[in-house]
This record gives sequence, structure tokens and C-alpha cells, in this order.
Amino acid sequence: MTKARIIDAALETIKREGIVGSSARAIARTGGFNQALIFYHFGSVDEVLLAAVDKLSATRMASYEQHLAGVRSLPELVAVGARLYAEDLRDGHITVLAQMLAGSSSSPELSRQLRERFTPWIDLARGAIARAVAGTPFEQVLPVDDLAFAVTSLFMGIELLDHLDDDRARGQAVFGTVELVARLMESFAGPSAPAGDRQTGPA
Amino acid sequence: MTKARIIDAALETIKREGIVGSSARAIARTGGFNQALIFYHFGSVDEVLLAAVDKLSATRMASYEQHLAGVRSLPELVAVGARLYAEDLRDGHITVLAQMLAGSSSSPELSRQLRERFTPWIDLARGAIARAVAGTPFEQVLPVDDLAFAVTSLFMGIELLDHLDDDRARGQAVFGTVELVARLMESFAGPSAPAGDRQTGPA
Amino acid sequence: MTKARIIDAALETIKREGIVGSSARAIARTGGFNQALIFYHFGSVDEVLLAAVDKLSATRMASYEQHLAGVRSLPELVAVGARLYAEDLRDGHITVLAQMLAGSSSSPELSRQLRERFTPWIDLARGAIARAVAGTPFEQVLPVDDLAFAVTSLFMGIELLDHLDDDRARGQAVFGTVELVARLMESFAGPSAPAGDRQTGPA
Amino acid sequence: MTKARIIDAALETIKREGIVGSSARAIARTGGFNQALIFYHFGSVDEVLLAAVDKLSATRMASYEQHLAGVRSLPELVAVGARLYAEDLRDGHITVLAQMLAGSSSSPELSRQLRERFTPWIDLARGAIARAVAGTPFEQVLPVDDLAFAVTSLFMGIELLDHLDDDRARGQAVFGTVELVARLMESFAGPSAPAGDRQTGPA
DNA sequence: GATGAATGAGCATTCATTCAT
DNA sequence: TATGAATGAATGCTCATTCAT
Repeated sequence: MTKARIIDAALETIKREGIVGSSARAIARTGGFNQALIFYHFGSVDEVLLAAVDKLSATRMASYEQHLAGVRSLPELVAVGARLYAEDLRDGHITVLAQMLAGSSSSPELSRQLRERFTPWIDLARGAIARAVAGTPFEQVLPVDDLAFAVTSLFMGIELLDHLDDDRARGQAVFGTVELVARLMESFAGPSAPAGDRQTGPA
Repeated sequence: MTKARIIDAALETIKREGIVGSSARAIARTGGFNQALIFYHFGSVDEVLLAAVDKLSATRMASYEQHLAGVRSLPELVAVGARLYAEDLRDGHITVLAQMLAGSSSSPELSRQLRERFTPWIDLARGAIARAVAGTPFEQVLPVDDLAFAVTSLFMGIELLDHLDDDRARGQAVFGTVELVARLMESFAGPSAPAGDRQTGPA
Repeated sequence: MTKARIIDAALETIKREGIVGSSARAIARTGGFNQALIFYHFGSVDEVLLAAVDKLSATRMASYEQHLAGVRSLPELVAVGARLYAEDLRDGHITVLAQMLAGSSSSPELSRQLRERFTPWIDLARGAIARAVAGTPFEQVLPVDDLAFAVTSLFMGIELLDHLDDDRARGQAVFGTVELVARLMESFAGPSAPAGDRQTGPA
Repeated sequence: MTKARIIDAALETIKREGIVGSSARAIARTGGFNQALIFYHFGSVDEVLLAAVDKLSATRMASYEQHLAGVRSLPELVAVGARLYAEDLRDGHITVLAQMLAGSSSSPELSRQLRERFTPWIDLARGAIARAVAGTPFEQVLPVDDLAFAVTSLFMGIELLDHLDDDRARGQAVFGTVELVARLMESFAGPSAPAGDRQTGPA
């Protein structure tokens, strides 16, 4: 099936050239196929780009869900999240999302479509956070909604800034810190609750 | 002087259309002047965009420096930072930065130029954080570099996600949370050090 | 095939407007097609212009080779060359070459490409001259390389100057002179060698 | 006076960039002055270019007249002409003339103006040739008009072709040949008349 | 005399998209 | 399914020229 090849070419192009450089021609060039195919299969450039996000989301969402399901403490959540994110950062997945997000500024429709595709991710984050703080003192005080939004934002933002550097080392480094912060919070909260929770079994 | 008018039109255009929509013609349309003027005064579209970032940075940097100078505790830092950021978010300043960041993916040169313009901001954040944790137990454990990078990233990322919603309320809401987290950290750390520090502070 | 139509329009445009007036738009206007087609088929304006030279060269080279093949004396060479050149002058072929030559001054790459296309013409001239003087006293003394270069140059130069006049009569007139000079040379050289050669020649 | 500076910049620009690259901006850039000056002093780009030709002609014409005045034989004429031409070729003067000639194709008015400026050169050539062959057998048979036109053409054409090569050695080499041809003609014509003429000549 | 600013037309080239095959 | 051709609008940028100062 060629639809998949087109989507892969679109992903590759966004990673390498950014939204600004992701024209139909550029995508076709990347994939080595006729540019008219994009319109034949997807109708418009925006549609391929959205399809690319869909594919990305589907693949990665499964992985995140699987790895986050059994997480029952903040430090663990941070550790698992950091590892998954580091992968995505390395593989350019975050680039795709951040670039699409930025590009959506020029089109309300694209913005709408993208909102639909981001909601599940924020929900995923919310669920994971909720499970991680369940039974801890944080549960009462942390606004999980906002945290989920903030974390997702942080992931997008790191990508943007990280792209400025050639080596792209700072993005990865941040997670050492994040993990540290989580550990600090936990230590302050006392070792009792979260640790105990975690032992009583995951999902 | 018309150079300023062009820069303002560029800022306005990025805010409304994003980088993708910020062509020379679009900027000229926004400002109601001849598009050739952009090239007469700046030589290229990228140059105006960078000049726009320069103006933005100059204006806002002064404000941030002034307000952050006397901050000596984390909660205070978060409060002040949140207020300043909320302003910038509302006024579209963050949109400009995030969009430029995203757009720089397609041009190494633009990327380089932008890196130069972001460094001072990360430095500013680093300084503020360093001063806020000075004399507290955090001072020993917090990697200030990474935190500064993370906070700047967070600011950029919130903008991206916030743009998905028409009301753009979530971005503002996040800071309630951030402030809360900071307060939590402080309370866990014990009331002694930071509070004492703050009282001896100059602000 | 439309590529040929574009090339023809390019030739026509150079003849009428010169290099300076041979923009993509002008060529498209001449041919009555969309200017984007030029870039679709050739990638750049320079590429069409070179393709035009290629077509011209291919067509005319064949004719020259055929008519010059059997020439075995200088006066005959001059006569045949003058006739062929007069044709090309009248049909604007020389205009195209001279204009391209002049236009190549602004681009080293164009210059290089054009050099490749002129070499065969100079070679052709050299071969013809060499055959024409073979067996005559001139053979020993005439630097055939330089003569070939000079003759080709003369052809280009006549075109340039001839274009100044509306009637363009002087260019044609020159060849009466050239023929005369050749005849003079031959008469001075004595009737023996060349005449004998000519009788055994194939043409 | 700045008019002269503008003219010099125009000459320099044509030599380096050719007609195609000789815009008002390019000329101003070469000379380091404001491009509006061109229009202030000359009214249009074409006018500066013509003024440049005028200056060139005036300077060189004087030199040619002086050196050709006493020439009384063909070989001598060729020798002197070749030396003068070689100078002009080296200094880019011929480039200017050939480029203007080529550029005039796009404008009848420019063509007309240029014709006026070329006529004296052809006249000069005619006079020189007439004097060189006076009293020789050639006098009766050579069509001096055509020869003058041909020689001028040859000079322009050599420039065009010579520009294709980086070293530009072939143009200079040609004159060895031309001189040789002249010598040949003379030797065939018999040593009496021209040689005797030359000795009585003034130069 | 000279200049900085301005303009509208033009430049080469790329865009998303359509369509006949 | 797929493609080569085609198009009209857009891109960044340069053009010759004008004009107020």
C-alpha cells in the first residue's frame, strides 16, 4: 500500500525540514514518488500531515499506555516518562508534533484537527499522573489537569529549544533534573505512602 | 522611522498567522505598506523576523530583569514569573518566540541566529533560579542549568498547546499549578531557610 | 511534446528580444503558454536557453558537416561557409549564439555550459580548414587552430555589428569580400596544388 | 565631479558582470555611491551605459588614431592593430563594447545610439586599411568598406568567444595568425611596393 | 548636488491543486 | 492506481525610476 509510504515520507520530511519545508513536492521528493499521489490519496497536504500525526500517535500511544499502566509513584512515572520521551525525542517524533502544532497557527481547521489528536495525549498524561499520586498526600493538592497540560507542554517546548543546538544534548539532560525533582518531592513527602502503594501491585 | 513600522507589522503577522503565514507580502499587508520596503530596509524576510525578535527581547528582557532582580525565594519567583509570562502569553510575545523557534527548523542559519537570541533568556532564567534557591537546601541539589532550560522550554511549549484552544484558558491556568508546586516544595523543605532568606532580601 | 514548443519559444524570444529580454515570462508570452511550464520541464531559465542552443547546434551542425565534408579548397570552403552562414544569419541562428555568449558573462556556470557547446563548432571549423588547405603550400604555415577560432569569432562578431543596422545588409556583404580574399590567396599561391586537389575531391 | 565616478563604475560593472548584471544598483554598488545618483546625473541606466561607451571611445579612439596614422603597409597595420587590440582586450574595453552591442538587441533606441558610436570606429578601420593598401596591388581589389566592417566584427567576436575560457589565451593567440596571414599576402604580392612604401612612411 | 525612502512592475522559482490519460 | 502535464497564485527578491528633503 502506497498510502503508508506517503505517510512515512511526510514524517521524514517534517523531521528534516520542519513544517515550513514540508510541501507536497518536498514530501514526494523524500519518498521518491509522484507528488500528485499525495492529492490522489489524501486530497490535500494538510491531510497527509494529519495522517502522519495519526500514525505517530497510534504507534506511540500504545507504547506509552503499556509502559505507564503499572506506574504507581511519581518518581517511577518520571523515570518511565523520561525514558519514553527521550526515545521520541531522539527519533524525531516530538519534532513532528511540535512542528505540526506550530504550523497549525495559520489555519483554524488544522488547529481543530490537531486539537482532537492532542486530547488523547493529555488524557494519557492525566491518567498516569492521577495513578502516580493516588494514595499520596499529593492527591488532594495537585491539580492533575493542569499538570497533564504542563507536562505535555514541557515535552513540546523542550523539542523546540533543543533544536537550536546541533548536538541536541540539553533536552536529554533535562530529564535528569526532572527525575531529581520528583525524587525530592517524594523524599519530602515521606517514604511511607508512595512506596507502600507501589508494592501493592500495578495495573 | 518606518523600520519600526515594518517590525511591528512583522510581529503582528506572526502573532496572527504564524511563521507559515508570515511572508513578505503578508507582513506588508498587515502594515499597509509596499512589500519591497521590507527588502529595502532589511534585505530579507528572515532579517525582519529576527529584528522583530530583537525588539521583543529588548523590551521584555528589561521588564523581566527589573522584576526578577529582587526575588529571593522559589514561590516568589514562580509568582513573579507566572505573572510576567501570563502577560507575554496574552500579548502574543510568546507566540512570536515559539513560532520563530519552530520556523528555524528549516534553516540552519536562522537557527543559529535564534540561538544567539535565546541564550540571554535562558541565562536570565538561570540567574533568577539561582538567586531564588540561594541559601536553601535546594541550592545544593538543583541543577540550575537544566532547570533554566526546562522553564524556558515549558514557556514555549505552553504557548504551542494553548494555541489549540480558542479561549486559550489552559495556559493561564497552569500557573496556578506551578505556583502550588513551588509552595509545596517550600513547605516540605521547612519554613526556616527560605523564609529567613527572604526577609533579609533586598526586594 | 511541449518541451519542443518551449524551446522554440525560447529561440524566437532570444532572436527578437536578445538575452536581456529573454525572461521566463517573455518566453512564455512568445509561446503562448504558462510560464511555470518552463520550470516544470527545464528547472530554470538558463536550462531552456541551453536546450535551445542544443537544438540549434544539433540541427545546424548536421547541415554544416554535410556541406563541408567534400570541400577541398579554400575558395570553395569560403563559398560554402559563406552560404551556410548567410542562411544562419538570416534565420537568427547566429543571433541566438552571440546573445547566449554575451549573456554568459554574468554566470560562470552558464559560461562553462556554453563552452562545451561551442567546442564542437570550433572543431568543425578546424576540420574544414585543415581539409581545405591539405596539400597546398598553406598547409605548412597556417595555424589551423587559431584560424578556426578566428573564423568562429568573426561569425559571432558580424552578428553583433550587423544587428545595429535595420536592413542588416552589411553582414551579408562581408562575405563577398571574404570570398574575394580567399580567391586572391589562391591565385597568389599558384593554380597547381589546390586546383588539382579540388578535381579529385568528392563534392 | 561625480559623473566621471559613475561612468567608471559603469565600465567596471560591465566588465565584471556583463550587460545582464549591469543594473543601476550593481553599478552603484561597484562605485560605492547612491543608486539615485545615476538617475540624477544621467536620467536612466541606458544613458550611463552610453556615456561609458562615449568615454571609452574618446580615450581609445585618440590612441588608435595616433598609432595608425603613419601606417602604410598591411603587415604593419596588422601588427599595430593587434597590439592595440590586445591591450583593449586585456583591459576589458572590448568587453564593454561587445556587451553593449549584445544588450542593444532589446531596445531599438539603444541600438540606434550605439550605431552612432560604432560608426567612427568602422570609419577609423576603413581609413587605416585604405592607407595600408594604398599603392599596392590590393588597392584595386580589396573592398575596404567590407574589410573595415569585418575587422571590427572580428574584434567583437573574439571578445565573445575568448570570454568562455578562464585563461583567455586564445584571443591573444589569434593575432599571431592574423599577422602571419598579412605577411603571406604581402609576400605573394611581391616585395616591391609595400616594403618600399613602408620605408618612406612617417611612423 | 546628493540621499534615503518609496513604489509598482518585473524577476526566477515554488506552491497546492487539477486533470487527462 | 498512478503519473506527467498543466495552471494560477504565491513565494522571496530586484528592477528602474521618482520624489521629498
